[in-house]
Amino acid sequence: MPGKKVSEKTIRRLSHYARCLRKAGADGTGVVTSKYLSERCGISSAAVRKDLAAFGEFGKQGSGYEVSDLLENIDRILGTCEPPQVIVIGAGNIGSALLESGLEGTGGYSYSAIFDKNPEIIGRTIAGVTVQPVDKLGEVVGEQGNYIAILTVPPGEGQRAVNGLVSMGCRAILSFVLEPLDVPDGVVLRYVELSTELDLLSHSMRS
Amino acid sequence: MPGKKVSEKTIRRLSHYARCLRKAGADGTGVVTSKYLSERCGISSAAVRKDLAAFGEFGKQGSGYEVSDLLENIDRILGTCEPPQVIVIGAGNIGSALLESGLEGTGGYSYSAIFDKNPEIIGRTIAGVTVQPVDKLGEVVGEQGNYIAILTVPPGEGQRAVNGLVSMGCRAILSFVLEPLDVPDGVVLRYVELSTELDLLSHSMRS
DNA sequence: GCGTGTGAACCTCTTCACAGCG
DNA sequence: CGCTGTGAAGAGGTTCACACGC
Repeated sequence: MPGKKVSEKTIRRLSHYARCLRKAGADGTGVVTSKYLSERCGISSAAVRKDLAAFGEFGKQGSGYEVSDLLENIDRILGTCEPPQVIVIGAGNIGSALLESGLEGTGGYSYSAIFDKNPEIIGRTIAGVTVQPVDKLGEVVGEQGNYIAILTVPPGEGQRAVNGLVSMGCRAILSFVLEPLDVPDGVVLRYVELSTELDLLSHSMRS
Repeated sequence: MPGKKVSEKTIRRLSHYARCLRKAGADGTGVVTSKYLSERCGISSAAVRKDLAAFGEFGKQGSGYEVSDLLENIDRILGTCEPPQVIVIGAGNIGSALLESGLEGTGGYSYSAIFDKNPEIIGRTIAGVTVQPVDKLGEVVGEQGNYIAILTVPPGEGQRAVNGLVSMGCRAILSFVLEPLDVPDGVVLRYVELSTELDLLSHSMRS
């Protein structure tokens, strides 16, 4: 389904709806309204309806949205019906901690591999996953590129790691590295910038 | 300086400018233009000028912005001229990894304490910082509330931890916990949601 | 009556283009 | 002449309010 022109903000909210729906489903709730979702996600109910209506007519007027049905649709939109594999590049502090923390509570993701270039670390097992050398990347994930790489390499090694990933066909990267990285068109790159989050909090404290 | 009505987006970009300026300063660059910042931060030069002009006239027409001068001003806006302390609540995988990774490359932040409720963990030293019991929070940080708390407690314990922090005067929280949390007015709460980032990447891969 | 889906109004943020200063 | 600062135009997203279907 190409050519959808929905904003990142909408997708971000869909992710929240999905999380909320999984919880509702686990609690035995069968049907929810836009107001239900709006209160739990901190969004106006009109926004919830707009977001959902952008992809089809999922609701039943007068009652609301069937939880399992809506969740299935959102999963299809996000691609989490068959979630991509998640691999970690860099088995340092953060990389190891991510694997040990797991991905419970997410849309079905799980870590399938972790890589490092340090010979002392290669071969260790972290949360049941063996650390592999980075040049084994191709063998492990294949070339279909249907996976997400989380980047947790040391400062200064980000771009080199990205280049390696891209050359192996990777198309989605989440970087914890505090450096601006370049990727070619067709590869999506996002950042988790602790530094910026702290700046935002620091600023808001003096307002 | 109260009552400034600037958007979160602007503040987020200021954080990027600051990082870019620190690097420029370290490289010996004395003056930069809005185009310089725009290229390195992936923003239009007009946006850069608008962002900066919102707080005063920092630039010199015909030449640009003096690096040290501009950085000083941004630091003052963000509050990073005297950065608040950063404490970590929860000495599990992520909390420990954050301390061990440190805060190099940020606007001068550093971790000043880490807390946990598990007696087996209390007393250990992580990156030179001793894990304290959570009820020692008041003694350690005082009651002025001028610090940022990073929340890395296990799922299900988020709200309890937040309540404790708030009751001790904490006014800024960055949560790694995948739960919606409630805070009273006057307390700022932000999330790092790995799950949502993965959803965004997953979605963009199928477009 | 209740709640969705949706055009219209509203608001915010971005981009454009240029005046003005060094 | 170069680059900042800024009104004006444009784009995008949110809220409002109501028609329609259950």
